Amino acid sequence: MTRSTSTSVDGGGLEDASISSLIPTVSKAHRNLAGSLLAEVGLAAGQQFVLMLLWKASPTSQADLTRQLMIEPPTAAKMLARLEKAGFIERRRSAADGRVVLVSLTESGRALEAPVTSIWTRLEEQTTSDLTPAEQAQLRHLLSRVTRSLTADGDPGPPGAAARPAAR
Amino acid sequence: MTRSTSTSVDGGGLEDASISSLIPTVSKAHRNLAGSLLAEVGLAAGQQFVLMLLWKASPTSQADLTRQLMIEPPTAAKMLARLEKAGFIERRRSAADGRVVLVSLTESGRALEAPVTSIWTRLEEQTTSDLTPAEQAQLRHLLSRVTRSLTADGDPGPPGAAARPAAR
DNA sequence: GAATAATAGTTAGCCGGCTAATGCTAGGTC
DNA sequence: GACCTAGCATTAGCCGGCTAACTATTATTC
Repeated sequence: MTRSTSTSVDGGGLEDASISSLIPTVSKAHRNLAGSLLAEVGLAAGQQFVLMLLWKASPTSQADLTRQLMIEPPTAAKMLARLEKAGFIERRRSAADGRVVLVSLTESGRALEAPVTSIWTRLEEQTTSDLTPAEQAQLRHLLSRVTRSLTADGDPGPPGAAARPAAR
Repeated sequence: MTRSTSTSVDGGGLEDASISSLIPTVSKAHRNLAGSLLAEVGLAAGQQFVLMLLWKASPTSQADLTRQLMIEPPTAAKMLARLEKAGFIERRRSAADGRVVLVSLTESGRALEAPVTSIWTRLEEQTTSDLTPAEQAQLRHLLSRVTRSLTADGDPGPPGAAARPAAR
């Protein structure tokens, strides 16, 4: 019964895998657990983030949500369409600005706040169950720095290259 | 130009976000960078893992690949179908066992080893560019432990519960 | 005021991930 | 040999993520 079916592609251990292999692995595991917990209340794996933002500010424009979620507009549009179809949110065009769509919670959506908050706490607990508070802080710090390195698109400025305008 | 549009749902900082929020964030950033680098050779974001396994053992059964990649059979089937269509791999039924499909590299697939290895190295370098070697080892260790906590499905054994046989 | 630019959303289509349901092959058991 | 079980792979369909291309509205600029 070969234990631990090896990590993606590196050796078998897990410890000796590259960080580039560990990140997708831990992310998938985390997403799977989140998904199975959220299924209890009828949500799919990423939908809690939308609701969490709406619990803090109910009528929010779709563009604002898109920015805060750090996703692309089409991704947000599809997610919101599903959440609307599921009855957790409502969408209506703004009267003040005909371009913006305002997203607000329905009663069902509001009712999820307590259970989802509980699930989110449980998830965080299981995620960090093997870490001391100091290690958790360390991990947070390391992940933050890695995120910054990954989003600092490209080389940090080789003298001679005419500062590319950050794509797009 | 509002810097750092906030992390998913927690505060604005990044440092003070929950680990459950940081994991998806860092994973998305990592995947996006990987995808843009791999696009250079005509690969999509997860396909390098398949090829990496095949470079180590070219005719490999689909079931083996599925297990090593730690994904579900349908996911593997679709990925392999695309890789086959793209001309990087070939699939044929095993003569010895009519159930198994053997996956092998084509010349195009084999030709990707050098460039993808280079890309993979660059990706890892940018991922860890802000970390000392000690911090990298620390991060690897922490991520490994978190992965184990996340995959150790459910409670770690409340005395009295008759050790559930790992679900499914 | 008309032309242009910037913003906001949508649609189509692709990729990776999953579950549920189906089919097919190989191994056991009686 | 017939039956049942286990293992391998596929199809259909959903979810989150993306790019490219498009529409519609508001804001600028001349």
